[in-house]
Amino acid sequence: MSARDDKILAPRSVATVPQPFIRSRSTRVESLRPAVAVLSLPNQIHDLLEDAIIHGDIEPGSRLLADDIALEFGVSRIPVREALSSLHQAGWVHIRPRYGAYVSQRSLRELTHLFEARAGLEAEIAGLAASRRTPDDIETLRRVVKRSVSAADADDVEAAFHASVDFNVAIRVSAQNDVLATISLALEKRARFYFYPIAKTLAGDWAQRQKILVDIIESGDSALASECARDHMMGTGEDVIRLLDLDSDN
Amino acid sequence: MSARDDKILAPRSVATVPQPFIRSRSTRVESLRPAVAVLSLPNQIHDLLEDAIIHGDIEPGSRLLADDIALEFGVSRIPVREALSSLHQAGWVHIRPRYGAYVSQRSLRELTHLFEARAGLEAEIAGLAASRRTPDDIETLRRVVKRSVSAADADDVEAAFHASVDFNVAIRVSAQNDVLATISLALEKRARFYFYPIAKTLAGDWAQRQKILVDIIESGDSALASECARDHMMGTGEDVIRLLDLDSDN
DNA sequence: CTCTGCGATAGCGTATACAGTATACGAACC
DNA sequence: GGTTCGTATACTGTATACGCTATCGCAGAG
Repeated sequence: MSARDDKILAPRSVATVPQPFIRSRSTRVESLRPAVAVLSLPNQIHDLLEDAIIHGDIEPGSRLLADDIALEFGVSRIPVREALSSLHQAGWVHIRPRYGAYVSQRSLRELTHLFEARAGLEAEIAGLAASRRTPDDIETLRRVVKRSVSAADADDVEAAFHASVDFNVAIRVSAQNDVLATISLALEKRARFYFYPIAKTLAGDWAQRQKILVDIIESGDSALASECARDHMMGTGEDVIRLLDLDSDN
Repeated sequence: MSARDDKILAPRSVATVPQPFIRSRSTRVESLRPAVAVLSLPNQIHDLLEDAIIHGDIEPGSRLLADDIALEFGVSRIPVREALSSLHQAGWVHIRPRYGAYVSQRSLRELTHLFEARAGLEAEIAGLAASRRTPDDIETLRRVVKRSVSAADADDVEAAFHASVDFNVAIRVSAQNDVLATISLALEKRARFYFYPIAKTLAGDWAQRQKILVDIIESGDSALASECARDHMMGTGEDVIRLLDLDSDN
């Protein structure tokens, strides 16, 4: 495990306890975070590590030493432990008791399970959205789709990705179901871990699919919205599987 | 909040389960602990508290003082903190930073969201189960259904409940999807929190519904299995809503 | 009687300290 | 040379300690 020598995260120290916000370098998706006080030390560490894993700054399979991370952030091991524990619950790391935490590997198995689960969830969410959408919701959705379209036209992969994330958020809002929203968000984050290495090659006709789905949601046809969302998710999953080319044994 | 004075856990819980297992100071004899992971101190505390909440030994809305719990179990606050943190992530407690943890209340809102989410998940799981079931799976399912039937015949609510839990486990196994299984289990546990107060009045024709679903799964008709599972879940949700009669404002 | 401000206090959040165990590495043996 | 055993090391898991903050009670003003 020679990976231990390098710095795990970009040098960014927390000087003292009274939280000087440990700000993630990428303002990617986290922009729509509900403000301040939620950012406890363990939460900040969790988010930073999660982000670092998604973007490959931390290699899958590498060991996460609590001491090193604590040193890195200038805190003690206690908040780091809590962060590792919550990362474990979200599936980001695997913990071997009394030995340590490892970053979870990508696997064809998990990828398949992930997208099957998302297919079910997003279908449900889309169905609910279709039956509960308000004019405001539709307006928001259309605005996001417009962003998607122009991002696609400009071949701006990053912008397309952001728009897609925001699109999912908007649909969750329309569906008005907190439980589904929470789970869906968690799985979407995990899915990004799989998207990231192939982000540039994905692109696809997302904007088009999104537009169709919004039309259906506006029409109020729950069943059709479900089917459309499911197809979209399954299709995306198959794309990712094809592009990633993971070993089938793990 | 006068609940603070009493013991947090009912004597029954403390006396029976925890003490033999929870031993912080290691007592030399390490003979049989291969899978320590499941038995870690925070995990044990989590499970005990979760159980106590489900069964109403801890009142919803009551404050959980880390010190008291630590004292109760004879451990320090560190593992208790971790348990509270994971309980928070699973929705069992609400945490006010720098103040403390409260047991989450039942609410019509969450109940609705919960069963909508479960409807989507169980539909997906049933669909997968129908397309992946092995002869072994069917046999297991039929065995559980048989238990359900005899429990219903004997008017044994508790046994019927156990059988229902095992039935869900068996379907998850058939579906062969770890992500769905994990989420489904978590939501089922949370649902038990709503079931418990009305367990005796529920009963219903579960055994019959289970039998039908197994038949469909055996036939391999994914779509029908999904629909059946969804209907079953939505129906159950409506039963619970009707019987619990929660205030609609929270 | 109600409202506002201040001091006391309880309980959280984190740092530090220590005990115990899983692994690694080297020596002895087959 | 390969395998087994014993010791050293490194890291985890938990206890203890301490500062800090949110709340509560009380005093005084309106």
